[in-house]
Amino acid sequence: MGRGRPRKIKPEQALEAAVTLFWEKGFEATTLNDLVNATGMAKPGLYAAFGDKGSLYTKALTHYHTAKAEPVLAALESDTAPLKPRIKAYLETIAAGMADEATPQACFLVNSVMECRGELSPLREASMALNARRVAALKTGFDGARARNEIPADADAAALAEFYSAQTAALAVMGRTNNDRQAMQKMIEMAMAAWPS
Amino acid sequence: MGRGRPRKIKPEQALEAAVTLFWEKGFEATTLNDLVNATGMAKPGLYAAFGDKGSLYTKALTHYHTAKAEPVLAALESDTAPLKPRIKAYLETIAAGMADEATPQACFLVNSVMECRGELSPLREASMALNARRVAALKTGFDGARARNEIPADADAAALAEFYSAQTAALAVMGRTNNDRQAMQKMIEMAMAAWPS
DNA sequence: TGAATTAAATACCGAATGGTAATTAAAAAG
DNA sequence: CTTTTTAATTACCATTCGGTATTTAATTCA
Repeated sequence: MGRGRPRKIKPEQALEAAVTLFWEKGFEATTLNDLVNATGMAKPGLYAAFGDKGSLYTKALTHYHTAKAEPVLAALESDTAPLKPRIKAYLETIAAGMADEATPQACFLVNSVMECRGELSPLREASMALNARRVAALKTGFDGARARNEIPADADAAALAEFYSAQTAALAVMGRTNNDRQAMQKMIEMAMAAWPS
Repeated sequence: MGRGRPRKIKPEQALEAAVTLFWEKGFEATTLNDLVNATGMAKPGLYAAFGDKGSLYTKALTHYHTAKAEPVLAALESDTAPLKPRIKAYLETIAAGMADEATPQACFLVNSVMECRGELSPLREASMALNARRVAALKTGFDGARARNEIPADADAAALAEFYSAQTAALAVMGRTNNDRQAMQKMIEMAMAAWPS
């Protein structure tokens, strides 16, 4: 066991609280006091554990990604079951989370991409990298589907990946307007109609 | 002519500067000092002319909408030329603006929708209303297309409107990541592949 | 030439922000 | 016990925020 006074709050627990908060309110609108209240750690403790606000944000975003998004993306890459229903299920899962009142609105990553404007910040770089990761995972998935003859040999895997990645962004924006699960479902079915035959 | 000291800056000119600034940086990240520098009006002048920051934002957003978006939406509703190429051109125009370095990134309305979270604010209401207006215009367009037998009689005009409206949002998010005109073009062609036959 | 009217310019305000220094409390090691 | 190590707590700081009160400049009307 450690030497000094024991931590009241486990860092990972605090980080998860920070995820929820940043996800909900974004970077700028979340104040350090908000973080203190949500995590249970005092300000100096937050700094000792995670660095400044920007650093905490990127850590929160990365934590969210590795915990929630990455497993799904990895499955998209490795699974060899037919891709079309899996993509549809992927979009439906996102829509369901969007409509769920318990979890914060929209997608943390899309929120992040939309908020991190202007000059290149570490914040922005992290968002871009994670978004690129999603597109890459989808592309691998479509490459596999083509190898299994699920889509025509001349189908553009990169374009398909961009398109279906973009649909998640579109769902995130819908989640902030209507947040109508039925409308999202119809939208998903429209998106699936673009599947190459 | 008026009675007192003449204005140095025409209010509409100041409002357009505010549009650019809010579009670029968003609501929270734009400070009053930024607005003072961009508009040329001093702080008290801004207050006299537009009210507080939130009120100025909604005025800027509305101005943007009536000046830039509304004419296009009105054309979508009234024009009777085949809808499919017009929708495609609509998306391509948005993509072109996105990739254009001169204009701010993404779509002001989508930025606005994504930033205005949490409780119902006048800001949020305005964003929602304008977004609803876009969906409504698209729906009218699809209703017309169905009446002209451009799409099957059983096509769901509301779903189509939601879908193609969502594509503009997707493009806006893409504009913040890749901002690659070619990728956007491929994405648009994918979206057009969902057109009902 | 004044009085009246309107706007610009300056200076200022309280509150809140991100970030720290100094102090106190709780545990392990000697 | 005492020392050492680590973290919680408190109080604090400079800056910046949105928003105003006050003063000064420019114009029209009488």
